[in-house]
Amino acid sequence: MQGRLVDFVNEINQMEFPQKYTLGPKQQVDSDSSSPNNQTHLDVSPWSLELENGVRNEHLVGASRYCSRGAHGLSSKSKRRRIITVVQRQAANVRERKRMFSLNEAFDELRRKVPTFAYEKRLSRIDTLRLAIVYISFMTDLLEQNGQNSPM
DNA sequence: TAGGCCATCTGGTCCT
DNA sequence: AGGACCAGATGGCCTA
Repeated sequence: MQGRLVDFVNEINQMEFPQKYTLGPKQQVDSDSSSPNNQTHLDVSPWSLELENGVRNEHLVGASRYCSRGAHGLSSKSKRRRIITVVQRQAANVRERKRMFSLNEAFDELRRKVPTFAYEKRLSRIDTLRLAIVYISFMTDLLEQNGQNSPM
């Protein structure tokens, strides 16, 4: 069993995924440093203080209505449009950051579960998913084989 | 410099 | 009404 797992890991380390499974030395953008924001956007902790301290962005003003424009803007066929205040928008941003943080925590946990040898660098999220799929398939096959071989 | 990866913002939609 | 979830856009960082 152990040996087969080692073989498996060697195998996946050499296999090529459809779209160039190279995982070059990608520096950890954040994560391992345990801080979700590697400074770029916020210099505060992930999110916690923001709600308590209220609004962060200076350029946003008080409780004015938050009128959207945004990437997809407002195509003429938007149905009901929810009007939210700046404070509400910022609260939603905080929640979204928190949600993404927990998502990344789950990815980190998954990273620790999948076997790797050669990856000195941290797996990207997409590679983690792909590797997990391969790994689960492998283990499933292994179980089935053992079930067939082992005497009842 | 291009491309990959990521964090964040944002608006739409669904659900409670 | 408000939160969760999702996807698109944007910009920064890093490596080849």
